[in-house]
Amino acid sequence: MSQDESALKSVSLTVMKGMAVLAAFDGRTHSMTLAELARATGQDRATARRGALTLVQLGYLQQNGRGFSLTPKVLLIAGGFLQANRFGLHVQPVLNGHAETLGTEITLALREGSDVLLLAQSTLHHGRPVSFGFTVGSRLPLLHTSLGRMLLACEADEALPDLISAAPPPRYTDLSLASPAEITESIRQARADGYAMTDGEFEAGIVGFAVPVSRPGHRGLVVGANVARGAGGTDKDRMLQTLQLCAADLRRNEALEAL
Amino acid sequence: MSQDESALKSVSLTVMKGMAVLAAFDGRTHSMTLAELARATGQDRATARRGALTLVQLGYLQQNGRGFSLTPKVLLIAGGFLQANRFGLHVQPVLNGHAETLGTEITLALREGSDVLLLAQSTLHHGRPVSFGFTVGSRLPLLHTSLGRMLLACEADEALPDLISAAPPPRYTDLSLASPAEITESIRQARADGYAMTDGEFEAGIVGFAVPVSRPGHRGLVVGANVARGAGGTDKDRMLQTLQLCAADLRRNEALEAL
DNA sequence: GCAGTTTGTGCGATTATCGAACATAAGTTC
DNA sequence: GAACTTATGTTCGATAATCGCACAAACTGC
Repeated sequence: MSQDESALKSVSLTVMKGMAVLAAFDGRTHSMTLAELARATGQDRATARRGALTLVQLGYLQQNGRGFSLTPKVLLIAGGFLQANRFGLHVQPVLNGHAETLGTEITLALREGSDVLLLAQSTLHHGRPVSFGFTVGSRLPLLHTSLGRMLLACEADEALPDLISAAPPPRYTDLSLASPAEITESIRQARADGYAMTDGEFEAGIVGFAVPVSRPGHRGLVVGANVARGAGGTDKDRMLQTLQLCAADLRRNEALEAL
Repeated sequence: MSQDESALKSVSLTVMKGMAVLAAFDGRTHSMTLAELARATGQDRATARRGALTLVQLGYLQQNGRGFSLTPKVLLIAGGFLQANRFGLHVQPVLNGHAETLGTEITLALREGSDVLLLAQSTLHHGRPVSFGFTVGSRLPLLHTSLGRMLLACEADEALPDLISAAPPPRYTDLSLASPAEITESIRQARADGYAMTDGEFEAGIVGFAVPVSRPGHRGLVVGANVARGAGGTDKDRMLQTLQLCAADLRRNEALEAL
């Protein structure tokens, strides 16, 4: 029996079902009914209901009439990770410092499946927020964001076709690249340049930049920032330079060692 | 059959066990062995192992030799909550704005069981970090922090003795209040004053302030800030005023409606 | 009020889970 | 290196927990 087979034999199907219920609350809607939950998880209605009621009992979900929604207690799970890795001490101040230099928010992200996963973010107080209100734990599209493009550029060539087809490209704006060939070319370009830039592909009027945190032998990790097009002030070279300094500061950051 | 009994009958014991494994990774240690995990959860070793291997299979845990640790994927669970409630749009900018006024970081928190749970924290760059590196999802002590004291002041009188005894007071510094009577008195004082202040009780040399977000009929919610003692600059009245303005701005915040 | 949809519940078949016992591996001390 | 201790991996059968079906109750929209 190989290690994979042994691992599969030791997997608890019921725990998986419970986690699937929890993961179905992915932030797209405020709450879900049992029928929606059963559809989202593909589980029998009665099974999904039992999973949900268990999570209610544990305090991770609350029930309001027919709707179920996550409670703040789920933040503890993320806190377990963030605290164990000392993000608050070692990552957040780095992002905060460079974001102040740059005058716009900075985001640290990696690839999780077919999405960009936001690990940390420094947001500033300015009259007009640049982003959609993303937070730690937010998913962004892999294909049409600068973060995602840069993350794809960190992948091995042979992995790209599958990643690109697994993340079918809905077009967010008229400017979003449509064909896998175009996307592949822009990934190649990002790799050659050492940075990725997208212009209005995900959010109209928003220019995104991303650079890699160079860590050979580790999972791809990137930092990025956005500006509103035409905002002036911060030019491309200065932005890239600051992002690269930030990436350099994160290079041997102990909080990121385990990623 | 009452609603409680019906809920208990529909609870999945196996899902509970799997969640207990996940919750055992509470950030206190970087990783845990199976033996530690079995002890932490009180489960039979083989059961804890199956739970852990299931979570590894799902991507929420990783195994490194004998140690298991959380992966960044757990941030998605928190992201589900933060996104569903629009924290990034509606809460973060409020905290950041007032933190800029105040010149120190501001924290939003509520009570979760016997702990303070950090919901959000401003991300501005201040010259000197005041805190221990707390993050979203961090737990703080209920009894010896200004946040915790203010949260206790939001509780009904008859609930206080149980809450105080459930959170046995380790003393963090020489200045930490030791006896339940002293703690109760300071909670009473916080209630009368409309703010809580602690001086060196949790972190030596750190003065903490907290004020409630007034929301009758809702769970207690507080905002707080810390200063290093002797730092000058920011006086007490100005700090309290800013915290109170921040609390007022959060009073009818739609992101916090469901709490 | 009616039709359609959703939720709650009971029940028994059966499947998944459990933990004991044993084997193997790793770590510590001398 | 040997002996001891601790930890991990595996197998297996008893059985407890889970499952999903069917029905009842509740809700929603016209």
